Amino acid sequence: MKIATWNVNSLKVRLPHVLQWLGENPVDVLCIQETKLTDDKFPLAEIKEAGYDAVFTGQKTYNGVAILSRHPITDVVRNNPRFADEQQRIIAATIEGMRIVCAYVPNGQTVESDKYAYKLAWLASLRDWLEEEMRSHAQFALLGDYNIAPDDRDVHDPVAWAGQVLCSDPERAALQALCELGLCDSFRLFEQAEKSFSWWDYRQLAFRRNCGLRIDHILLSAALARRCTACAIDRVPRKWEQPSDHAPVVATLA
DNA sequence: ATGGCAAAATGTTTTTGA
Repeated sequence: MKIATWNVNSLKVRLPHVLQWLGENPVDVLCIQETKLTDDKFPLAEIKEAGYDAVFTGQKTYNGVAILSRHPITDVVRNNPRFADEQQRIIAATIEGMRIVCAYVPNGQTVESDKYAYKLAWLASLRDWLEEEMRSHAQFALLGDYNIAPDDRDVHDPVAWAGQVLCSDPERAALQALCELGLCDSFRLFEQAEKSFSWWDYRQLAFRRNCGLRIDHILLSAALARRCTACAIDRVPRKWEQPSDHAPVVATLA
């Protein structure tokens, strides 16, 4: 069983990338962020053709999330019921006995901005909701674009990024609060190469220079962590023509 | 000098992302 997450930065533009990647990496579940598509525009037929069902919730221009699965999808919940929000950033579903939550955490823009305050409030409410959800779902996974680099080793230039959005202490504390619910960062269950990142700026040849951040994560409950045998970032599609700025992250479960 | 690149709507320019 493989579960994955990928911020595609427009599913309209990136549908060929997603279909090619799934062809080469037939994961069981793929959580997608930043579809930037209203639900009437979601390419369900093409995805079904590739052997996947999908559930999704989107909006025009911004945000939008989806879960693709080779297995039946049940008990779909869109958004955090505790957090009234126009922005479509969360979709949850049960697949093969696992509760899967796909999240696109707000970016925050800068630590001074209202968007940063929104990000922290959004994360606090997510934590409260998941605390309740995890009581009834032992096999629990939170996958997505967290827009948080958990540690300095997840940052290409920790000095330049110190205190900045995506790396600030309050954001890292909010991520830690999620972990304290009993979730662990599947990537760090295993030995990994230094300077492993999941996002690289489009500018300044950042990918070629490996100037990136690790901000896309798969957090697993103890029951799923026990089943996890690998977690890896797939840099290959970041090298393709017209790529997303994010790379997929894949966790393997026994 | 706070730039660059990419996507999408607000569209030959602006807003946002990370």
